[in-house]
Amino acid sequence: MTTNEKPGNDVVTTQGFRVACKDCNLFQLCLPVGIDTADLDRLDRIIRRRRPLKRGEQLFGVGDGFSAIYAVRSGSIKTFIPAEDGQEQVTGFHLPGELLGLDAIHNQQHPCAARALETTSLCEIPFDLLGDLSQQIPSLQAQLLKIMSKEIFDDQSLLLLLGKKSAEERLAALLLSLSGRYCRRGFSAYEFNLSMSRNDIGNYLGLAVETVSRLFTKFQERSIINAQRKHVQILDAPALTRIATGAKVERPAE
Amino acid sequence: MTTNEKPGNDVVTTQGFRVACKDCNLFQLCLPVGIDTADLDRLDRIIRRRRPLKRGEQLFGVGDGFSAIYAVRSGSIKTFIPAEDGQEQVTGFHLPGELLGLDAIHNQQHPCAARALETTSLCEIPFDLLGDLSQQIPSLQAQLLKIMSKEIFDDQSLLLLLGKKSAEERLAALLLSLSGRYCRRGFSAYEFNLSMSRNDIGNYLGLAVETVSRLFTKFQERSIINAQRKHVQILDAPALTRIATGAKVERPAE
DNA sequence: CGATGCTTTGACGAACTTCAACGCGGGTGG
DNA sequence: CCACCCGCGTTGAAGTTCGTCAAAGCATCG
Repeated sequence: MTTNEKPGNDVVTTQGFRVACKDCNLFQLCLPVGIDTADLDRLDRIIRRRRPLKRGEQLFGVGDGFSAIYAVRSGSIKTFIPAEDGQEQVTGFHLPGELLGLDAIHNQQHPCAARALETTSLCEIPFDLLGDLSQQIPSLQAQLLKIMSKEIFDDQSLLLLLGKKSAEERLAALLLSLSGRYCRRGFSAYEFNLSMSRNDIGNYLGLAVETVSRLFTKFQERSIINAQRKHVQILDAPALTRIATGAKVERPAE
Repeated sequence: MTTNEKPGNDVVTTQGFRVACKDCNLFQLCLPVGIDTADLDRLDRIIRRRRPLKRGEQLFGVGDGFSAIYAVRSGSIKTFIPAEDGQEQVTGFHLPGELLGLDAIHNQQHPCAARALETTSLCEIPFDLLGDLSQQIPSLQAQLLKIMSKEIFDDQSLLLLLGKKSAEERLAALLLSLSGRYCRRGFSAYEFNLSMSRNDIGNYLGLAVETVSRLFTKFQERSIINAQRKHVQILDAPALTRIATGAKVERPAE
C-alpha cells in the first residue's frame, strides 16, 4: 500500500538503479562497511533496488508489517509518528547512506511512518535474509549491531537536546548535524539545501514554526548563517558550535 | 575504575549471585527469551555475576572502554550523560531484566555513565563472547536485535515525550511507564517505590525539580495519585492515561 | 540533637507558544 | 500574460508554561 509499483517492475536497470554495493559511493557509510568483496557480493544479491519515490510519497506507514529495512541512496526521508490529535512528531531525517526501519524489528511492525522529502531512491534489504546472512558473515553481524548501537546513541543525544537545550541551541545543533552529514557524503559542509520545511524542522526540534523562523532571522542578523528559503550557507561555524554546546555569550571577564 | 572490586572476588556463590538464567525469574524479560535449554546453558556459561553495587556506586563512566553489556537482576540503575557545564542529563532508568550498555557498541566506549540508584545486582555479559555465541545461535541473534530495536523504539517514544508534551503529560507518562514495568516484573502496578530522586525525574523529563514537585502535589490534590516521598500509589490510572495521551480536560459538551 | 540533603512552596520573570496578519513564490487557469 | 490562489515563511503582539530564585519544611544519619 505504500507505493503502487507493479511487482517485477520495481527493479530497473535503465535508470541505473542497479548499482552494486561495491560500486556505490555510499558503501563506506552504509551497511557494507568492513565487509570483504566476496561477502559483499552475497549481501548485494539480497538487496532490492526500488523505483525512486517522489516527493511526498510514503515508504511505509504506522502499523505496516515489517519485512525489510531500507537504506537511502539519494534524496532524503523523514520518519514520523502520527500523534492522536492528527498532529505528527518527526523522529528523524534520513540522508543517503543511512538506514531506516530498525525500530520495527522488535514487534514486526513499523512504529513510525516514512515519507520522501524529495525524489528519493532506496535499497530495500529483506530482513529475514539479512538475518540469515549475518549469521554466516560475522563482520556483517558486527556492522549491523554497530549501526543499531549508533542509532541508540544518536537518539539519546537528541534526548539531551530536547530535554535540556534552548531553542537556539537546538537549531544550531541541527544545522551542524546536517552540515557534518552532508560533508561526509561529499557535499559542501557550508552550503546546502534543506529538503525539509520549517514546519518539519520545528516539529523535529520540539519548537513552533514561528520560533524556528525567528531563529533563522536572528542567526542571519548575527551573520552566523545566510538562509534564503531552503538554501543555507553557514558563515560562522565556530559560532554555531558555541551556541550548540551551550556556551554562554562571553561577557568580558568581569 | 568504576568499581573497586578485587578480580576473582566478583563472582560469589554464598549470597546467591550465581542463579542460572534458567532459574532466574526475569528470564522472560531478559536476553534469554525464546532460547532453548541447551543454548541457554551456553549463554549461561559466558555470563558473570557481579558483586552487587551499593547505592551511588558507578558501574561505568563516560569514555570507559566497552567490553560487556549488563543486565539488571535486582535494584535499579540510572544512565546519564554528564554535560559540559557540570550538569548531567539522565537518559534512562533501568529496572530488573533490562539491558545496559547497548549504546557503547558502535565505537567501543560508553557514551554515558551508569550509577546504582539503590543496592543493585547485575549480570555482566562479555560482548565478544556474546557476539560469537549469537553467531551460532540464531534465536539469540534475533533476540539481541529485537532488544536493540526496542531500545531505539523506546528512545523515540521518549523523543516524542520531550519534544511535544507538557510537563503534566511527561510525568504522567513516566509514572505509567514505571507502573507497567513493575507490573511485568511481578510487583504491583499501582503501588511502588521510586528509587530515583525528584531531581533525577526532573532531569530525565527535561523539567525543573520544582516543577516535578508541584506536579506531584497537583496530581495528589486531584486524587490521581498518593505520594509520600518515594512511595507512590496510583489511585486513578485511567486519569493518568488520559493526561499522558494529551487528552484535554473534558469540557461538558458545549 | 543538630547538620545535611532532599522536597516542597511561593513569587517573579523569561522563553517560547499561540493567535493573527501579511508577504512571497510558484503553479493554474482564464 | 496576467490574475488569482494556495502553501509556506515571516513578523508582531499577547498569553502561558515553566524555570529561577529564595526560603522554609522535613526525613535521615552521624
